[in-house]
Amino acid sequence: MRLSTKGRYAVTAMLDLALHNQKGPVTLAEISENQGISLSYLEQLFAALRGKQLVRGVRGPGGGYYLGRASHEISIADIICAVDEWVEFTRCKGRKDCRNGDRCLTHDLWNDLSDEIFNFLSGITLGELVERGTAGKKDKEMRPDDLVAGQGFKAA
Amino acid sequence: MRLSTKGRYAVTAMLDLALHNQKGPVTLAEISENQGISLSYLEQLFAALRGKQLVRGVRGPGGGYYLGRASHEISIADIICAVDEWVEFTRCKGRKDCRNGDRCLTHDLWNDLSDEIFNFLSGITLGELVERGTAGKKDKEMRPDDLVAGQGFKAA
DNA sequence: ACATTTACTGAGTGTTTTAGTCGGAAAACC
DNA sequence: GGTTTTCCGACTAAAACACTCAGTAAATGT
Repeated sequence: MRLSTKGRYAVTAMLDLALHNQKGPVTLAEISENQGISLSYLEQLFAALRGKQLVRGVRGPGGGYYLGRASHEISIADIICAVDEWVEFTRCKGRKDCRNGDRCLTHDLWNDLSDEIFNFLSGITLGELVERGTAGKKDKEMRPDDLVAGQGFKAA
Repeated sequence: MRLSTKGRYAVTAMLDLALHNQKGPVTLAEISENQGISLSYLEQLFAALRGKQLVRGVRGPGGGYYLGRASHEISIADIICAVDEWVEFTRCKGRKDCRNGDRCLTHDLWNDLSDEIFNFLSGITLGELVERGTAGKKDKEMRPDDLVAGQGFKAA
């Protein structure tokens, strides 16, 4: 797993999209304006996201982007993997041709941890994040006025 | 939170150190050999780790590095934060001076997620990883011969 | 038919990060 | 004094990052 600023941009943009896409497609220009990300960079990110079917673009006036599937079916790991492609870290993955056993043990430990991080992020979906934010905001140091009043969001 | 290859190198090196440090200090040359990381790069990483008191170096022949505290007191998040310094992502952190409420909501959602990832990695210690690897290796697709036979590790 | 809007594509660019080399200095040991 | 090791700083090639620019393709409105 790999969590860089590139992945953050992608997750943030997808969150923005998930918050707004129930009222039709969202343009990259809007996301760019809302999140302070350059339009061209968003285009690159969304090219990768579209490649993994996480978003669907419609062209022409009134166009923009939809989520590729329901927000509850899109995990954070999906998004990060789409833009940040997965590179294996250890060269002796699975193989026992390491020089000594200790080295392989270290790598096994790393791989276990790596899997655990991945599974953790796979278990969090865009939909959950959005609900948690628009609903009760869990047990955070939340003041009620932190919630955006006004248009009530409906689950897609 | 930020998880780059640099952080992986640091975690891997610390795992190696945790596996070997009960029999005296471990030299960077050994870790370099075991893990295939260049000595000079390790020196840079360990300079950062030493700055955060995660390791303690002793000079001269027979010297090397010790863990700065017990392996159960060192979390993965500690290691990653030491080498990869934490940069805040959103510029409107906490402040309400965002242009519109939606933007702030998106950033709140990101910050929540970021905290969650951080807390997750804070909950995993080097000691736990080492025990899990040398003991039963949990419920993985583990064959018994994956364990390194021989010298029995004792918890520090 | 035409202009506009939007998604798409690709080339290019300055900056930062990565992962490393190199050369040396400071401490501990023989 | 010589060796071993940590420590320290400058330097570097290559990659990643974040962005600009210039365009093409499809959908819409007049």
